[in-house]
Amino acid sequence: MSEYKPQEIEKKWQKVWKDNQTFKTEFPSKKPKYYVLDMFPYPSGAGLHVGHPLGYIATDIVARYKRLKGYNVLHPMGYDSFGLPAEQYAVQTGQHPAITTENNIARYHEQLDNIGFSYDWSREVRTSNPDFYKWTQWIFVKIFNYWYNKESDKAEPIEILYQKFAENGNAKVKAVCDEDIKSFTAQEWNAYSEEQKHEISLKYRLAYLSNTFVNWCPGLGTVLANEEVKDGVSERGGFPVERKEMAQWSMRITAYAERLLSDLDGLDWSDSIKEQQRYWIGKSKGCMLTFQIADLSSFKNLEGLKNATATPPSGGGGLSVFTTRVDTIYGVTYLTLAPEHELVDKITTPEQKAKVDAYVHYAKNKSELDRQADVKTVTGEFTGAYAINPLNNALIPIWIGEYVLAGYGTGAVMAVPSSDTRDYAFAKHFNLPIINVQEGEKTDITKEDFDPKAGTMINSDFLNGMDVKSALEAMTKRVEELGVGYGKVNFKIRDSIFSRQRYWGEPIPVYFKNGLPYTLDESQLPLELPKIDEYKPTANGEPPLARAKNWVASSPPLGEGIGVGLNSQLQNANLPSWQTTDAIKWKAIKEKARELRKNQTDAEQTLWYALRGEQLGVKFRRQQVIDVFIADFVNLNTKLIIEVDGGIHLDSDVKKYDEYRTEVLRNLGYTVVRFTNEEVENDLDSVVEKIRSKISELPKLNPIFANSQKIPPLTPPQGEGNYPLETSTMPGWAGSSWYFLRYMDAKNESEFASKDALDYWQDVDLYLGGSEHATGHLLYSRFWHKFLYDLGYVKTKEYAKKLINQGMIQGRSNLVYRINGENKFVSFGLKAKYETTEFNVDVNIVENDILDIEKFKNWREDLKDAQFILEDKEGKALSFGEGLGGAYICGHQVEKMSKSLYNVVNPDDVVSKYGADTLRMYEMFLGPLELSKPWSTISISGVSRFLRNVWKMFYDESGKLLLTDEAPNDKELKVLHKTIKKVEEDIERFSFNTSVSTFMVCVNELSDLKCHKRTILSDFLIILAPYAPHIAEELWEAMGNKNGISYATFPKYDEKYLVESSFEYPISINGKVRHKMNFPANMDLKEVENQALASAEIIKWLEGKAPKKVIVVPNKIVNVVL
RNA sequence: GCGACUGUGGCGAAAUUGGCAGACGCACUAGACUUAGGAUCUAGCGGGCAACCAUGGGGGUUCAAGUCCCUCCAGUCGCACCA
Repeated sequence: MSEYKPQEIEKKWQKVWKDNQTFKTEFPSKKPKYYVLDMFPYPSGAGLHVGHPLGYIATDIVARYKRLKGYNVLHPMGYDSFGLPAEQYAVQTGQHPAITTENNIARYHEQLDNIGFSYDWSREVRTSNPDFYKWTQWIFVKIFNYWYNKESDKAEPIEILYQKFAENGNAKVKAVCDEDIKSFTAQEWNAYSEEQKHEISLKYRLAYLSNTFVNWCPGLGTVLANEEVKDGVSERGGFPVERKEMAQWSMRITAYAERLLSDLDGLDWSDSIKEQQRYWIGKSKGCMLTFQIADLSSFKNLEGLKNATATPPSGGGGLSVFTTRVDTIYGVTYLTLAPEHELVDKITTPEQKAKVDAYVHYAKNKSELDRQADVKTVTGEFTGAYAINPLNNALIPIWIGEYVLAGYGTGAVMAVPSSDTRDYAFAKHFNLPIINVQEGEKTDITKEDFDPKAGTMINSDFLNGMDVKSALEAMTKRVEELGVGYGKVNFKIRDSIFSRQRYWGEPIPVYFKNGLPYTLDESQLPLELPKIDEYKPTANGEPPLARAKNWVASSPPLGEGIGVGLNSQLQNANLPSWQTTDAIKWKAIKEKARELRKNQTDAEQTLWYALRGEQLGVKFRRQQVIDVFIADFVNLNTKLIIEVDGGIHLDSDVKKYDEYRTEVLRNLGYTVVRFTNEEVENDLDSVVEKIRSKISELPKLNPIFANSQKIPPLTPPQGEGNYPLETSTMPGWAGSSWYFLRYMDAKNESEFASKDALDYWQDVDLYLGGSEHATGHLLYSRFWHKFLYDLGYVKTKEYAKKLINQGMIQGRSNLVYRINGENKFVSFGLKAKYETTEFNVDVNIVENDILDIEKFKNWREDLKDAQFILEDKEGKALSFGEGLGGAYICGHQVEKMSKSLYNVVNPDDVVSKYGADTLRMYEMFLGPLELSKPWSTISISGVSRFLRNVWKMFYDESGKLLLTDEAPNDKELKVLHKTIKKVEEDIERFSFNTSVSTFMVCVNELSDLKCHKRTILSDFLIILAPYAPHIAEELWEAMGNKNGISYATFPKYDEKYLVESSFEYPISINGKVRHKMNFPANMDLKEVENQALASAEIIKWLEGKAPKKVIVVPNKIVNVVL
């Protein structure tokens, strides 16, 4: 081939890779693993622009590089395919969001394929596929059935909580739970009905339903999470958001606040993201204080209250306040409550009631937007009530003010106007007293340099003279001794709202019985999205799912039953009936089965290896729960159960139990075959033969049961009514909170991922995506991962070791200037002479800032008859058509790449013009990955030229291969090895732009050396392959290699080729380079100094004086100080 | 207001540990080859005639600063009454 034709070779190699499954990940594998992941894309209707693939190219380079380095690489891609845009489209047009989503994905996929990514597409996942969201729902069920034990500091099964309640009541239980918990004893608990117990447990579960103030967005018809609201409007769509109280599902992420915070330290993530998360979690150490409300009946004259003291009433009650500055307690001159605070009504005096009511009304009706926009104006009202300072019994007035947030701390603050700027502003505004409690530099709150933690304490009794830190410690100790407060850590992070009143999301697998929520059984998952006729909320405001017919749980699983435990089953010949069982206990059985699966006997292990992987033509599961029993091995489509018994089964009671169990299972339609351990271990062949013949005898059921996750409900639903299902769906972040685990074992039908896969892949080595997910996806996914860690499913506390946030590629817009009042456009250089209005013009009809006037005229109807004032090279005006030298020069500016600004560049266009390899290298060449930078199509020619130069090292103009078998010389080896070294270092530190430069330098140098030597070029191609895989494959094949370059080994650079025998020292005088001298690299430093000083040039600079000092840095520089 | 990041030619940038500032590429200029040039090749290309001056401004540490410290300015992003 004489010419480099990227379009031809790229299609060719993309097909080869696909046909040969070149990038299919090995599993199992003996190689070390490397997991490189891109953030989950939402397939939007607009398709990709050149900014999107930036990160994908970077990760693809790393993936290809790591493969060449001998790693087993997991490099998957999939789609976060639930989401609002497809649903908004559905609401407007009635088209099912699945169709929209499917179309968008097809387009995305095609665009991605064009760029030659090395994804293992066999692992593609989509969050909206039932076989994916089955597991999202499964995790939800787990979260619902766990609580957070603060003592063990992890999530534990709700059964353990039940047990604790049954033993000791709830007083001693240290759980993360709702605030409004009533205490009960073990006796009381045990007397509660199952339903009452369940109701109480809801306050402890990690997923719970509660009435909370939420961000309600009428425009979208749904609630939004805090991070989905920006500046009082929805992040998507920009609709106004209001506060509304609704019953909502929430996730107790607050239970994980401390761990989410402290584990950040070990992560190799950008400081910016870690800081944002720290801030969002918002840990503050402080003190919880109780202020008693003063009984004012003994005071006749309210004026006398100033500087008065009172004895606090005994007993409980009072007002709780959280403060981080308990050391300033002697400076408290008033308390402020949030207008929503529950005590406001109770303490407000009759005289103040009207004013307070008016203020509360005002504050409540203020929208989020107004409240956020106006934080400067001080507002508030006096309640008429007084509290008592617990340290000195001083009476202090209680105010309400909107600057106090109901949701943070206790919704009340102790105001210290001398140490807190907000309190100061409030005190100044309402003329409240101020007591200074700190003195020294920077303690004056009215000054610019005020530092709240500066100085030493004054007016503070025993704290006087201490610095802030010691005062804090001392006072915390004192309030604890006095029993008026205690040290407490507070977090800003709130539990996250988990329900969305939308259609296009995972249904929450919950049904309601007597108004209480229960999760569906795992065997009933996935709970698939129902078909509905319209995607809007119903007329009475219910979510779209309320439109679905029969949206009920058809088999409310496992109602009230008799207590059964595995041990009691073995010990007690009085055996359970199979039709009912206890839901909670049933869960325990599943847990038990899981445990057994991990601790197989030798015989079980031996038989499992013989049965697994459909070796007998059908699929076996092991330790499978069938009703209340655990079957050793079961094939579901022949309903064949195989039991392997050890010695224990010879015991007569156990035998009796076995017989009973066989009977029950037979009633359920199962056939049970038994073998002893000895039979399996000594004569496996005949055991297998017996199983084989049994299978052939048995009728096969619907194959769907054999292969799919859709195991029919194991407990018959007879006799129970239909229970309504939850109508809200999960938020967008549900699926993306765990998808990275699914890639490890994407096709698994019996688990979200197998233990083997999870153990091998562990975590993501490199995660790449935008920083906009800092407090959303990146926090929630860490939370879910930690939950799964607590349950023992994953081994790592964090799922992404290294995170890089790629910068945005900005658009480079072109502008044209229309003379006001005319349909005439003036070129950029001449526009100053006219009054003009600028317009964005489509960058695709502009090249190198020169407008294609014919295309412009056809661009829009109103431009058909447009006229132009052009400029020539000297900036002289020319009319269109007059002469040839004139052109319309457009202005330009860098802004967001967006359709509305006509500056979108589609990667498909770039690929069809220059090729995918050029696009890949150019995107990397633009600059450091993390930085934002503008796209410039014109500059791409440099990279395109570079690839043609690569081609020219292999072929001459007539298409003849230039390769020679000559041995390389030192110069060529040096060029090659320094390139290998640099490229390797660059990839390891994710500096892709510099390695593109390095390749260019390498090709320039090899071309100068006229090098066409096979050994050199062969290694060069391998190191180039991660960046420009198509051309590398093509030339690799041209060299006569049979195996693809993807299977090659990355060359090892050898230091010996890089050693220089001499070094050209810059000789500087006072730090400025004046001369250069070549010396042997190993020359004695003193000798270097002497020779440098003896050189004519330097003698000239010395002007006869002796230098003050001479610094010689070996093989770096010589500096002569005069 | 708080926090993080960034600031180097006309443009994208490089300089990894303090050691020759501007590698590599674009654009531009001149020339060659051409019917032609949006192809290719050759050369030049921070400013200044020069001494010199230049890494957002100012100051400091150092033999030596784009790099370290202080301070100010600008831009981008995030958060924003968090007690």
